[in-house]
Parts: sequence; structure tokens; C-alpha cells
Amino acid sequence: MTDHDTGVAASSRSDAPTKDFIRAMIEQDLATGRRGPVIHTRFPPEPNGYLHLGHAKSICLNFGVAGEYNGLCNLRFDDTNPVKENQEFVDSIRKDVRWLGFDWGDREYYASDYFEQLYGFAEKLITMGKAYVDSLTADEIREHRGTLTQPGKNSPYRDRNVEENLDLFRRMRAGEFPDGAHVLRAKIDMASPNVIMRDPTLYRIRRAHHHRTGDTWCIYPMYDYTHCISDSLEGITHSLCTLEFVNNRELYNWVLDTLDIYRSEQTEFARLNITRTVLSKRKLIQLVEEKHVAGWDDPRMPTLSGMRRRGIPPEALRDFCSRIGMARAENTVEFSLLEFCIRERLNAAAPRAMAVLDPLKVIIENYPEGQVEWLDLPFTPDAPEKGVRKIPFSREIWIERDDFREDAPKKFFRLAPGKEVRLRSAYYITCREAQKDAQGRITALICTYDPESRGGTADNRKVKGTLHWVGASHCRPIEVRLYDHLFSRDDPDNTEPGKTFLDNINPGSLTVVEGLADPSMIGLEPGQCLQFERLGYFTVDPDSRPERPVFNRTATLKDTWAKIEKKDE
RNA sequence: AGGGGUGUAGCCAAGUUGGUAAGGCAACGGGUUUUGGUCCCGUCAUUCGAGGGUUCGAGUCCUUCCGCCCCUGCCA
Repeated sequence: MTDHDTGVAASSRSDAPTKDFIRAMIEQDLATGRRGPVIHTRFPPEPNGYLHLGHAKSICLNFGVAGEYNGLCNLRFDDTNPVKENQEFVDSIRKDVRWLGFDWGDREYYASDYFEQLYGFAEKLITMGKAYVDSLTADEIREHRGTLTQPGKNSPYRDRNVEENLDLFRRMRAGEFPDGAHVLRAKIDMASPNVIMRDPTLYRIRRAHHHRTGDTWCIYPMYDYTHCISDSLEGITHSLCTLEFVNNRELYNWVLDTLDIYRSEQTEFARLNITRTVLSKRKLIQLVEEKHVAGWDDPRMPTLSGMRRRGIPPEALRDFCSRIGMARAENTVEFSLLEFCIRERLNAAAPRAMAVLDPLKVIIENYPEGQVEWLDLPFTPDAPEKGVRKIPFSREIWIERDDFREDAPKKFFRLAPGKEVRLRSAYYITCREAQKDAQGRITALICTYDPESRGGTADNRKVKGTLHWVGASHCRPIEVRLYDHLFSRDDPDNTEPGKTFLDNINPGSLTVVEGLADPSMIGLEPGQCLQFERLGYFTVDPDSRPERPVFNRTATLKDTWAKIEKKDE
């Protein structure tokens, strides 16, 4: 699956999409040799949360192009803000990137590994007169920055001489000043129309324990200063990031050009949005911390760990990322495209099985009492030679309550009084009567079967309906967790005044039911995915125990009947 | 004295130098089917944010206007 030379997974699709603007640019760079013979990218997450689908787009891009053009892709942790970052996030990111199908070999880097070099470059900027220590408060700096329409004002400390700046900066590092007392700023242009260029902060004093450097440092470099130098040090040829960093590109170039060191080319692409979910780390953190979900790996979460637990295969995610395309226009991809990718992959990969989620007892009155027949259910219906599951048929079975109607509408071709249906891989049965309790609720169906129809075929009778079922003699209870969209709106952020995305959480996003399945589904390994025929794809959850199997519904099957029924209403 | 980015179907998205609007998802018809699944076939932009101009010919070039997104962290 993975190619160790490039550290990149092979494409899962043969019909590759047309080249996007980034690949077109890379091909041209390769043709002209402008950026050397080997392209080098990097995936640079901040370890302040778990990876989500938006990151998957970036991972597939960065590792993807490296693989396609025989280049290299680094994994680099952008760990410059110790108050938000920790080792748990680092570990989860490594695990998730690997799970998605990519391998960075020995090229695992940390911005924090460059702290000493970064510091050296800062002293160089000071010596060049291109950076100064500012002693304004944070509020004062904000006031001096001006607004979007008005230029800023120079700080009174802007003209400190090199010696004083150097002395102050060294004492900042030495811990002589309290947090917030000073910052190091680039000396650029307080009147720049690009607000980012108005003497951006390069270093701040922050007494916080860093997950890798411990208490070695009390000053930490800012993103704009760190990222470009990290790219430069690693020899990155193409620095790909999302559109909100377009304005930062001018500063990216300024730092490297001023220092006169190797410069990569930053290129921006549109970040991913999906209907019915949020893909902002801040919001996902909030969902977890305020316990709106069970954790980062809650199967409803758009995190890689949540989707893994839900049972979504990494191949489906890679396919999704290649299908959504790569452009610079804002976009919101419909959730149905992800569902399509999941179903397409699982339809090919998941063995078939039968389970009943809302059981209704069927008694076959002409079937011998005590008799059990073990019938064959093919793992893959289109290739029965690939193996079968042995399922027990007996006088009493369970079917889906949904599959019976006392007053069946015209297009309903499941069970109804007097109607005949096929039981999947078994016999034809005809409903004789429905038994009810005192409240009128149906408790069981009395049916007869046609002994000639074993295997599901008999003469040339037209039987439209085929039902899934489980034999009552051997079945066992299973816990099934049914998931729906986490949010009830296409755009959860589009709220009424005074409300937030949290008000759009779908209260019905999780339903737990107790279903029935035959014994072959007991004791499966977590992560194993099955298709429960006519219902959907279900994946064994890590909570599963032999005495209590637990399944997550990964995706439903397309349901044409539900559409017909809705239309006829 | 704001700057930057971006508009092609319900959604995503191709559309090199102007030559007569790819593809996928969704939707809708039909066929096959022991899953109302899969698979197969078909339909779905006289028009590219709007107006004007250049041209034999404009999504592509020029021009004016409009919409949406990003930027005023000692976050990334």
C-alpha cells in the first residue's frame, strides 16, 4: 500500500481527475527546473487538536503530489504555542496520518527543533536593524496598529539602537522580564495596506511548559516567523496552505528575503467545507470539551479518529479528497459525496450478513417444530464462490417490523396479509394473519412456507419482495448505534442572531437500538465491517465484547422505497 | 488610503494560445437483479455574477459595475 521511497500511498483511483492548478504548476516547475529536480512538500499541523477531514484534504495534497512526482513530503509539527499543544495531539496526528495511508519515513520534524536556529536568525535581524524590541503593552500595540482603512503609528520604542535591542532580546531569553513585558517585532512599515506587514510580532515571552522543550525557553517564536524559516531549513520547494494565509505570503517572503536564505514558494488553496458538519478546530475542540460528543473519536465527529471508529475506510477518504478537486474558490461539498465514496468502497469490501434491528416474530406454522436447516448466505452476492455464511433457519424467525404492513400501499411489496415474499437465501412465505396484544400492537405473524422454494427460487412465480431475517433458535442480541448528521442544518454556522453553531446540533444524531443477529457475528474484531443486507454497513466498535457485540452504523444503503413512500404522501 | 482573494448547473469542478460549455455527486426516467442495494442505459448549462466593448467568432481579451470570503492575536 505504501511506497517507502516516497512515503506516499498509491492512488486508489485509476481514472485520475484532470490536473488541478497546483499539479499544473508543479509540472511546469519540474519542466523548467525552476525549483530543482525534486519537489518537496510538507504537512505542518499544530498539535493542538485531532486531525479532521479538512486536514485529510491537505494531507492527500501534500503527500499525494510528492508521490505522483517522485518527490518527498515531511511531517512537521508547528509547535510554537506551548499553551495549546500537547503530546496526546502529536501521537494522534502521527497515528491518523499513517492510518490515512501515508508514510513520512524518517522525515518527522518539529518547529521546536529549530528554536535555537530561529533565535539566531532573530539576532541577525536585530543586527541588520530589521527587528526591534517593543515595550508597549498588547493593548497599546493594537492601538498603534491602526485599522483596515487607517495607517498605524510607529511605536516609541521603534528606534532603539541595535545594542539596546540585542541586550533586551538576550535578557528576554534569559527570563529577566515577566510575560508580556516586551516583544520582538519586525521593522517593516506601519502604514502598509497589508495589516500583517505593520511591524508583526516575531517573539513573545510566555512562561509555559512545552511538551518537547520543557522549560528551556520562556520566549516563543510566532507562526509567521517560524513557518517560513522551517520551510527554508527543510528545503521545501512548494509550501501549500489554505487561502486564509494569502495575506501572510508577503511576510513569508519578507522574512526569508531579508535573511537572504533559501525561499520556497507559498501557494494557497481553498479549505474544505462540508454540509451538516463543522470543520474548524476551534469548534471541534468546543464540542469535545463541552461534552456535546463523547470524545475526539466519537463516530459522529468529522475527525479522522471519529471516522475510523465509525468504520469509514481510509480508501474512501482518499477517494473523496481526489473527487472534491482543488481550487481557490470557496466551496461547500455536499455530505452525499462522502457517503457515495463510503458506499462505493464498502460495497466492494464488506461481506454480507443479516441482522434485524426492530424485530417482529414470524411463526411458520407448517414448518416442522424443532427442525433447523443451515442455509448459505454468500459473502459477496455477485461471486458466491468467494464463500458463504451458514445461517440457521427454523420454525420461528425474526423480520424487520418495517417489512410488514396490515394495509399495504400499492407499491409496497413486502409482507402483508395474504401476500407472499421471499426470505433471503431461504424460502417463500405467505402471511396468514397478524397476532395482536390487548393494545392492538402486532406481536407475531402467522405464516406458511413453500417447501419447494428452498434457496429462494420456485417455479416461475413472481415474488418481488425479498426480506432479511434471523432464525429465532440461535440468534443473539447485539447493540447497534445508529448515527445521523451531527448538525441539523446544511451550514451549522449560519445561525439566527444570538445563536451559535451549538444550537444547530441535531438531537437525533445518535440512536442506540438492540437488534438480533445470528451467532456468526459474535466475537468479531473491532474495525470489522459487514453489510447487513438491506440496512447498511456496520462496523464492530472497540466497546464490543463477545457477550455484547456493539456495531456502529457506518452508512445506510440507498433507500429507494423511502423516496417512493415520501413522494406518495 | 484600505489591501488581498474569488464568482461556470442544486453541490464540487475542467475549460493552455479566442473556434462554439469535460467529468463526478445529487436529482429524474428506464433495464437487470434472491438486498427497493449493486450494475447498466438515458435525461439534466443556447450559456459561464451583471452590463458594455473588441472580433467572423468571447467562459476565455478590454472595460464598468455587483456579490461573497480573508486580514486590525503577544493564535496557527
